[in-house]
Amino acid sequence: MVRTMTAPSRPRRGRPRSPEADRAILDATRSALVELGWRKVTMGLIAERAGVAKTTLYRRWASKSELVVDAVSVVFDELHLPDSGSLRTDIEDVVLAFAELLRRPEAKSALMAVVAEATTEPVLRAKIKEILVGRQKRLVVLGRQRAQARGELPPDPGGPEQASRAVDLIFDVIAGAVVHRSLISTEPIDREWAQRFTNLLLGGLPATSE
Amino acid sequence: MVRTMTAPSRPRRGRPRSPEADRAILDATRSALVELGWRKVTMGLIAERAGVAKTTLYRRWASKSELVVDAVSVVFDELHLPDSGSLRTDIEDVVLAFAELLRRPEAKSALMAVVAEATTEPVLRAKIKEILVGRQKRLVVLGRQRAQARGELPPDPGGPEQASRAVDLIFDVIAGAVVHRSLISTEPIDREWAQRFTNLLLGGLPATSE
DNA sequence: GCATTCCGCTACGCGTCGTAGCGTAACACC
DNA sequence: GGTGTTACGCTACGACGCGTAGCGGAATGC
Repeated sequence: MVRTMTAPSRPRRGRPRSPEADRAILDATRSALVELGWRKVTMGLIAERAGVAKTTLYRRWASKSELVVDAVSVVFDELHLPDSGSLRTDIEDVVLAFAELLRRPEAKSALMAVVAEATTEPVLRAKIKEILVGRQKRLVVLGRQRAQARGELPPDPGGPEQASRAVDLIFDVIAGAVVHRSLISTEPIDREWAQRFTNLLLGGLPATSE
Repeated sequence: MVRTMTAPSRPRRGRPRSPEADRAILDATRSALVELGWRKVTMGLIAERAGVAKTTLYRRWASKSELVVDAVSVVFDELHLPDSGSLRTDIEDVVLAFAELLRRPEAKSALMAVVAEATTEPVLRAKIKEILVGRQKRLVVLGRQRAQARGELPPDPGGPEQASRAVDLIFDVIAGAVVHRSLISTEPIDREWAQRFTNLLLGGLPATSE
């Protein structure tokens, strides 16, 4: 659990936490992940590179996993939805951008390792759901709204409940396909694949043969 | 690497490997994974439960990851494609069966942990690609053939090259969506979700609003 | 018999996580 | 400026896991 960020009101008395240490630790974590991957990154090494004591890490994060989630989350926030004017190219572009992000070792190995630990740790699960899932759904919401405004998609017939489930479904399909191809099938994602995927998503299975 | 199974010709001389030990080790690995998850399962514990020495494990598998891949692979082989007579229900059923499989802790945490390690270990990557990806694609191939025979899908226009890429795409979309929703979004997969997913897959994005 | 390979056992080196306890530094409050 | 409180760096440590080495003995093929 991140103590710094989950505590809304910082204690008033005593020496305050060093913001430089926060940044230095997160930066060191990211750069170490890029070079070494999840397994070979140790808390001791992060502390050394950040120029702080290892105990300072454990004063802020309860475990290596939770530190890594926070360090990786800012990488995922780099994802943006380009307003290309067409739903088709919007999807293609975001798929390519997401694939590009997953090529970076810091995102790749860290994401999988953290997800793995989350299968048995509820605290981590909640954190992932908030940071990696909830925060990225905005892309789907935004893309849908634009497409509906342009008349490319019909407006939502049901209430917001129905719309929310549609967003969830689309998110899992797009993110799932990209993650699965990148990290499990380990095949490259280029523009040609993105186009074929978008064809499938827009036209459905029977329309993909041409 | 699995030495037993990758060696096609066993050495003729000397004491042969005990098949009982093989089975006992794999069984112990699976049951330990169910109870404890990836992190808390140790090679020492597996050896103890299997009634063999820890060194015997290392004579067969080079690392914990590779042992776990083999132990989990048989679980994935349980997946079958029910011949329901309709592409729609074929997809729904296989989605539900796959989701059910991913509910089991042995598959869930072990799969993710192994994938995580595979991001930095080429040997593991090849193994996963063979066992978890290549072997399961048969379901897509079979389902497509049946649907084409029934006229639900058009026949392949391009050569086998094109058909193979179509299978890869569909596999990543289906498996990706199920894995993503199960393990990253951590939302339940019930028949209603499977139906909405199948709608999307068959009809495409514009057709999902009704 | 003999060579070969496997097995169980004990012990060990190595690295990592995460914690304890100390003296000291940086703040808030009066 | 003094005082209490909290963070920090440092050192050391316990616990535990992986993976290996080396032994005597057991099971096979020749």
